[in-house]
Amino acid sequence: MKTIFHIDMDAFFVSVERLFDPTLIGKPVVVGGRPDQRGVVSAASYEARKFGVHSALPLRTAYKLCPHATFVDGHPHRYREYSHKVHDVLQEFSPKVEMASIDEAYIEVTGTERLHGPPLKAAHTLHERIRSKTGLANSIGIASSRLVAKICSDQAKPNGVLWVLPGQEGRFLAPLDVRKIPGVGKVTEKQLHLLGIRKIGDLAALDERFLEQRFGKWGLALAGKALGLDAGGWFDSPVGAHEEPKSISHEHTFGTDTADRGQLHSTIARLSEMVGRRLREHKLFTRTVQIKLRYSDFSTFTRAHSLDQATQIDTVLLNVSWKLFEQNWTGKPIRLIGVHAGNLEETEGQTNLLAQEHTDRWTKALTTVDKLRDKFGENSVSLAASLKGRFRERVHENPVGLPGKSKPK
DNA sequence: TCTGGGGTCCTAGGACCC
DNA sequence: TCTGGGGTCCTAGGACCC
Repeated sequence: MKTIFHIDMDAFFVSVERLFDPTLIGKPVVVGGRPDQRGVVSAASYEARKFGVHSALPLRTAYKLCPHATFVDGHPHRYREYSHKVHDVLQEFSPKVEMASIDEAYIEVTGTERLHGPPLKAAHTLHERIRSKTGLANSIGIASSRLVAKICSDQAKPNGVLWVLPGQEGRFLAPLDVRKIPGVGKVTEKQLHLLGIRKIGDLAALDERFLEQRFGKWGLALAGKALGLDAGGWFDSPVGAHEEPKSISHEHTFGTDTADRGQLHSTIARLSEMVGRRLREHKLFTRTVQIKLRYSDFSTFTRAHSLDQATQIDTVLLNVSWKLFEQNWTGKPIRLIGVHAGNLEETEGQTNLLAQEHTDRWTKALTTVDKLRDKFGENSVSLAASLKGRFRERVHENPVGLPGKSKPK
């Protein structure tokens, strides 16, 4: 029998902002941007939640619900920094740690009783240690599976610790809404409601063959989850098995929709650079480049192209992205544009000598650029965008291939 | 309600191969 | 020419999570 903790930070972004600006304490706070901006709420303080404000709500709507809230811009670097601090505390507590997102983690503490005492005592120690070392409130769920631990920490909020004893999983889950199961969203919830299933207990009472017939593979996993099991996919994997990312992407929503080619091109160039940089950071190469377009009416399209040769070079990403864009853009104003790298590999694969030489030259230059950006800031160097003037010829002579013969500056 | 940005996983059709 | 059955890769879209 395993013992797993799920640690979830309470109103994480808001709590971090309050460390930097204590005047925000005790007030309704909305993190995400100015209320007149395009965007959604990233996090809302408990005081703001009382007015119906919650994450993913459009900022304008949040403002209507709670005009007296303080609206602040998010600071991703601060959140990453504090996420690392939390990680360090957890690491010290147990070697089997896995950050599930920026503000939540699983740790396995099976067999640490001699060190930390029984589960509930251990969790309280950890709970207090996180608070004292980071200044942040958190909640901890304790259970025999990741699934129940996660649902448990949610029930423990705010600032609580809750333990579901082994064997009591079904009883704990039964009265909860099906929506509490991670993976059951709006759509699945509605489908389940149509079948008269509202509580997890209703789900547990069903024949799993019925669910499989109705929902396929997902139905089978659902049947297991209703019983508190880590059924299917990611939940099933051991805590702490580090995994490389499967895709890297960046996207941008314009303040105002645009049909300006120059603006669209420089945005795609910037996004390509950001994706390329992250690929190099992870020492990964992409074989499939995808763009995403969203028009004013919110209709959204993706178009992908797979390369013969995996890459991590900004200009290759840009060439492919821009070509996909030109082939698919209707000419109507664009709301959002994105660049996505999938099919990630650890090597670039087979190359011929000549191509290899070009690639090496670019990689070397870009590594230097990455270092400059580390030192002088993200906007200090822009390689792809600076090629804008020469870009048209480049596309014709070398549609989706490697960089041209000229040396990068 | 006027809807961000970064991800994961699943489905489904068509190409292509044996 | 009426026409099988897998397996795998590619592409597009969608549900869902934080």
